[in-house]
Amino acid sequence: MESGEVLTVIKIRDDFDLAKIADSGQCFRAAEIQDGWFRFITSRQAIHIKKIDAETFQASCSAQEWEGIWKNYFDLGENYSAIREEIFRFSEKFSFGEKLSEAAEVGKGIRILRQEPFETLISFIVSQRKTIPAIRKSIELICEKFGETIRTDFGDVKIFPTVAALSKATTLELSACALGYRGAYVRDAIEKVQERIVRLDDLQVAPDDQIIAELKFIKGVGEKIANCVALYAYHRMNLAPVDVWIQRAIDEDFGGRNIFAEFGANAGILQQYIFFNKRLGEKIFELTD
DNA sequence: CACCAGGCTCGGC
DNA sequence: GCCGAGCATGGT
Repeated sequence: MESGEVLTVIKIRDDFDLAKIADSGQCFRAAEIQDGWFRFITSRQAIHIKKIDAETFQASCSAQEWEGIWKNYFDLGENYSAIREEIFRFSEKFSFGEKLSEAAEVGKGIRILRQEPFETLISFIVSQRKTIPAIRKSIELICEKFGETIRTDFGDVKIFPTVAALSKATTLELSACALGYRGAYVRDAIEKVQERIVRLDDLQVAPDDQIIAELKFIKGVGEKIANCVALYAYHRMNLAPVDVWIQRAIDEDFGGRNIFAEFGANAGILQQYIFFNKRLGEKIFELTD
């Protein structure tokens, strides 16, 4: 970190855990850069943020940028502590309720970020049949090859490329991002967004089912990926993408019952807690096995 | 070094 | 409409 940069002290009283957010699987570029400093990137901005004490953080942005950009990005207008209380009450209805309350406790601090639609769309198309480290690698390659560089006090950062920049990518250049068969899907997404066959900005105010239906018009986008984009980019908190982990939880822990639709308005964060906890359980098992 | 990965498309019932 | 094979490549 160089001297003379802008650092702002932030107070956050609600659930907020940088490490869990960065490792939650909803974003693929966030990471701990050095000793407690986490970097997040959105649009043409990067933030470096570090926890100082229970409610205090330092951030590499002005107070105005925090208020105008990052508060919204981290969804700090929402009370996640209250949502977890809602989950604890909801869990009492089920014999397997302990599984739900445990997930809400272990996942405490995760937030549903408000990410950019185009980046989220491309990222989750790339995500299919890949491990999270492999997804991160592909997304980084896309940014390195086609994204603009911005300067920060923590060094230069590549931002996610614009639609225009990616539309100029050759098939060979795209395949060099370790996309495999998904290259054709990414290409189709770029084209349909560029040609405004799919209008990502208009979907911001569209009903849920229209978001899902329009996104599924893109090759390689099915029910799960469309739901991820709807939740992580359009903040449709009532939607819960069902991937292999969530399906496993439904089968193994919830007696085959999809409890997310029943939970309603905040099913998306419940899904995130369960995804995080289920994956964590698998990691511990691997270490102790 | 097999194995499987935040799924989806396509063809066959 | 449901079901299963096939998909390219990398991380473990």
